[in-house]
Amino acid sequence: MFEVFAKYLQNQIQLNDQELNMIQKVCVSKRLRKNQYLLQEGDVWRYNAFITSGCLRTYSVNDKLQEHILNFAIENYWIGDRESLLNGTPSRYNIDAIEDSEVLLISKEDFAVLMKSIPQFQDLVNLIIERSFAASQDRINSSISLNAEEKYATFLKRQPKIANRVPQHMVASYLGITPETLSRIRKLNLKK
Amino acid sequence: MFEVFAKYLQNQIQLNDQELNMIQKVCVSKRLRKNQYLLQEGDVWRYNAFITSGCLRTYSVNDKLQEHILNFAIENYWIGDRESLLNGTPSRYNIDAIEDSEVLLISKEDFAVLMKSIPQFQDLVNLIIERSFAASQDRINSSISLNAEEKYATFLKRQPKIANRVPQHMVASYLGITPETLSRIRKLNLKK
DNA sequence: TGAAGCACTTGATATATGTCAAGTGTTTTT
DNA sequence: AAAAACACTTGACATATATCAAGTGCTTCA
Repeated sequence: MFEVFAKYLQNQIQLNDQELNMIQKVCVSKRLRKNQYLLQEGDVWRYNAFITSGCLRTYSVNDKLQEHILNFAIENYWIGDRESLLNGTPSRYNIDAIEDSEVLLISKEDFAVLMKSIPQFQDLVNLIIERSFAASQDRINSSISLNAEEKYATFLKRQPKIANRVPQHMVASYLGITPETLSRIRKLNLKK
Repeated sequence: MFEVFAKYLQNQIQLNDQELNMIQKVCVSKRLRKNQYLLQEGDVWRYNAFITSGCLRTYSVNDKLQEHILNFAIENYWIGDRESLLNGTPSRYNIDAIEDSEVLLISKEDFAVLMKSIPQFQDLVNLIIERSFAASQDRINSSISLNAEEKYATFLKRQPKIANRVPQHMVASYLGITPETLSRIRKLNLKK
C-alpha cells in the first residue's frame, strides 16, 4: 500500500517521479495482525514507520504490570520510539496493533539519506516533529491542569476519530484514569 | 553575554569565525528582572530564545486562575512557545523570570536564515527538538503512570539542579500536585 | 527596623478517583 | 452452538490527594 504514503507525501510536498521512486525503494511493508507487536520494551527501535492502514498504540508497563498508553496512531500517521531511534538505547515502550494494520518501515540509515537528498522531505519531517512536540506540550498541560472529566472532554475534542475507534479501557489508560472512572464520567455526560 | 552562547555552540558544533559572527549579529540581548514577563498569554511568540543566565518558567493559567508550570529553563537552555512560533497563533502560555535573567533573542526570520546557511546549526536545532520531544514523552509517561511521591522522586532524579533552585510551590505546580501534598511527601521522605 | 508579604508546614476535613467484586451483554474461539 | 474471553457497567468501600485554615519563620522593602 505504498499508494497511501505517496498520496500523503504529495499532499504536502512536491516530489518528482525520481524522488518518489527513491522513497518507494527504501520502504518495507509490514502487515500486523491485531495484538501483534511492532516494538517490544528492551528492543532498539531502528526505523521510521508510517501507518497505511489500521491502528496502533504505544504504551509502557510499570512495576505493578499496569499498562499506560502514550499514543494512538492510525493510517496516515507516523509511529515509533524517537528516543530509542535517536540514542540507540533500548526502548522503554511497547508498540502493538489494536486492529489488523499495515505499516511502511524505513530504516534509520535510508531515512537519513532521503532527508539529505530531498530537502522538501527534510522540511516535512521537521515540521512533523515540531507538531508532535507542540501536541505533547499540550497534553502535559492537560494532564497537570485538568480533572478526569475535563481530560476526557479534551480528548474527545482533539481526537474524535480515535475516541470512537479504540476500546474504552484504552482511552482510560491513555488519560491516566481507571476504566471504571471513565465509565462513570460517560454515564454522567449522557444525563446532561 | 554572547560568550555563554558561543561557548554552548562551539561545544556541540564546529563554527568558523564568520559563522559565529553571523550568529552574533542577529542576537538581541534582553535582561529580565525577577517576575518580569518574556511572553504573555495571547501574544504571538516570534523568537528563539537562549538563556545565558537566570531561570525562567513557562506556565498556563486555567479558568480557576490556577497556574500550572509546563517547563523550567536555566542558563544554556532554550525557551519559548514553539507552537505559537510555528503557527503564528496567540500563545496559551506565559513565560516569566523566576530569577533576574538574561536571554538572547533571535527572530524567527533570522533564525531561518541561520538554519539554511549553517548546516551544522540546523542539525543541532533538529537534535534539540528531538530531545525535547523525547523528554516530553517521558514526562507524559510519568504523569499518567506515577503517583505524587513517584513523580517527585522522578523529578529529583531528572532535574536535580532545578529542584534545588526554584521555590517548592513551583515544583508542586510543575508536578500537578498541591504545595501541601509536596510538603507532606518531603516530610515522609526525610524520615526514611 | 518593623510591618507586610511570602514560602512552607501542619492539622482537620472533604472529595475525586481508585480498588474490588459481581453482573450483563457481546465477540471470539473451537 | 456452546464455551470462553472480553468490554463495559454498577455498587460498596478505600485511599490518595485536595481544600481550608492557622501558625511559624524568612525575606523584602518602605
